[in-house]
Amino acid sequence: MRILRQHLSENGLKLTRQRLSIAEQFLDCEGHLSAEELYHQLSDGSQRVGLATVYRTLKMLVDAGLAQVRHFPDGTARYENVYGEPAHDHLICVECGRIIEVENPLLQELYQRSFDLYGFVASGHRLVITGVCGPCQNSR
Amino acid sequence: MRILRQHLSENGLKLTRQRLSIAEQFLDCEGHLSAEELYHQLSDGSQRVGLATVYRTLKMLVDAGLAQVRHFPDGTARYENVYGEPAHDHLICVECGRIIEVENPLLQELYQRSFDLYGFVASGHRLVITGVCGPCQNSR
DNA sequence: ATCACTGCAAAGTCTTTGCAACGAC
DNA sequence: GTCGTTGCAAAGACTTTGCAGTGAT
Repeated sequence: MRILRQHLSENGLKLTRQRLSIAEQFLDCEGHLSAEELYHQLSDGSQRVGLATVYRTLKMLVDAGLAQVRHFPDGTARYENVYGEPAHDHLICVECGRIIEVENPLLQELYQRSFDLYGFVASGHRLVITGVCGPCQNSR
Repeated sequence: MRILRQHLSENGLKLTRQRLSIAEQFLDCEGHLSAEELYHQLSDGSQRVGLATVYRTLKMLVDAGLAQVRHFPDGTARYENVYGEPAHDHLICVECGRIIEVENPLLQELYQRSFDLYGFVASGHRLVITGVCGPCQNSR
């Protein structure tokens, strides 16, 4: 929230009712929200916002460094709250669609080390592992 | 090619001129092709095919295990020739858009080991690292 | 009062689908 | 001859944009 206000004032942007609603709802949620999902969550309340505004605000949250986009295999962009969250990877079960988040600091470190070879300086990564999750293994 | 024929006959599918053109062109190419790009490459030749057919055939190549889809940050699906290719990861430069492929068997192994903990059996993975590539570092 | 923001609807992408003609087996 | 395939154009999903009115500073 602090970061958001700072980003706004630094860029001559305004803190509107809509941006506040969207940011609050978004930052409250763990996990991966699509613009559409966020839009529906907000339409329940009295503070309705347009879908276009949700898209615009999410993009702004990315600029502010509070969110990250990720394009999932279903073709939709999903946004993830990134503030204070440790880096993590995703396991996606091809049977049930479940998304599991994994933290593995060791991997993070290896990434950077191996990519140094290419003179490449990493600023972020997205790792998606597809496979079959435990529960689905068992129910086979 | 062999695999393709086998996949076709196993599933009662037919080997058409179009499928042949698309598969040849696709398997010849290294890297990441979008349906649109493949379509344009093919439209140069005498063997024109419809864009819809390119989409349908690429999907079929995925089923046959010859291709992999990947959704890139630009929102398009890109297909990658996967036959006999070692597993590899991608570095994407946020400045110039360049895509660098990296092989790192050590990482591959670590993946599986760490995800075993979750009872998760991986069948594939997509790792995308974003950052700034060597040339772009230098030109700063 | 200014200038950014919003909502809506229209436009834009990328991809899929319906359908009649076509072609591989 | 059968039944999968093709090409086209229309439809669909997701996202962006134009614009006139609205609102934060």
